[in-house]
Amino acid sequence: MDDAHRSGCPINLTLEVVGDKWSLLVIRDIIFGNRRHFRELLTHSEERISSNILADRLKTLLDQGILTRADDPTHKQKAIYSLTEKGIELLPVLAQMAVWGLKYLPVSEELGIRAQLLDKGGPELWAEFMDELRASHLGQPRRLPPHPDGSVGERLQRAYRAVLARRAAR
Amino acid sequence: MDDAHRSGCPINLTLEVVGDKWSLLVIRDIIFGNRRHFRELLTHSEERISSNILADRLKTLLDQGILTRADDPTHKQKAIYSLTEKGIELLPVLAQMAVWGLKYLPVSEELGIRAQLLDKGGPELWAEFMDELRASHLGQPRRLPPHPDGSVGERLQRAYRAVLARRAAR
DNA sequence: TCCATCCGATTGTATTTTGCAACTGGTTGC
DNA sequence: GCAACCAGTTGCAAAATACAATCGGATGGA
Repeated sequence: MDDAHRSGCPINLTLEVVGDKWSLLVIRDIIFGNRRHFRELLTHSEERISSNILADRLKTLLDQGILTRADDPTHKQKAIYSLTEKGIELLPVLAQMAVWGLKYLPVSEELGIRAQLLDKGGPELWAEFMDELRASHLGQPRRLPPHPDGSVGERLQRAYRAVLARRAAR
Repeated sequence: MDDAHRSGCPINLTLEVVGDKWSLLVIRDIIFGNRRHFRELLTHSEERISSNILADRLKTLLDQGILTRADDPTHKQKAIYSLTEKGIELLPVLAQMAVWGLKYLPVSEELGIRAQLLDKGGPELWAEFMDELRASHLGQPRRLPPHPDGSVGERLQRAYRAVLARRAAR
């Protein structure tokens, strides 16, 4: 995987690593959905990833140093997947894709709300979110002060649920 | 193409449009390499795209409203491909991918220099570049004042050639 | 006028990647 | 003891990609 690159262009190299239809969705679910186990990624996937594809993508993301895998002490068969710093720093890429998709593609109301917040919050909000991810995935102490309204992850989740509730009420 | 989406998530929808190994490279060459014709995209491609793939990608990018195609008045067989606003706004996505690739992947010196400048310049530089692209692809008047050192496109190109010259001198 | 070269593709075929469903060996909690 | 859960694996079909050759027409120079 590390040899025989098509070119040394940073965009090309990035596409060689995450330029398929699934890798970034897996990372999205880990970041925004807080999925840490194989089953969670498999069954809570909006897009219904199949298990062989998921297994393959997790393997290459591990090989690439974007994720790490650890045993779950509560269950001998469970594995916990965590983001590395390299994985956490894919958040701006995902955020830009979300902003672009929100503007130009037929995004559903409930799934668009997060993109709206990411757009409105901009790079500062992304940095705050990455700070949280470093705490939850790498065990690093928080560098930024906690926000009075809760973590970015919580705020995004809350906004998502609020849209769902509003929709159900109609 | 517009129906049967896997989900209404903006990231997923974006990946459905440009989440393959070639589409963003074509857009990269149009933006950063100023390629406007089929042959230019085909033969100046670092990654040696094959002609059927290029033809297919150009077709879907046209269908998606990311590019437009016009006849070249200087040659009856030539076609000029131009970015739409939708296409121009993919620049931040490409820039973030370039920044990430530069930091974490084995980028070559000559091709990394542009990513360095995009990283250093940040969103303001990207906005300046997008302003230039709106002028050259959409015929819009420039909103931002011209930079004394030349356009962003020129500065990136100049930096690239400077690295090549420095390398050749060694 | 002839002819090499260029133009945006298309065609055919081989290889690789993806998608789907069923299944595996083992663990856990009731 | 047994159903549900765990992280995957296997086999096969379908689709995407890669590669090389080729197409009909346009152009520019001799």
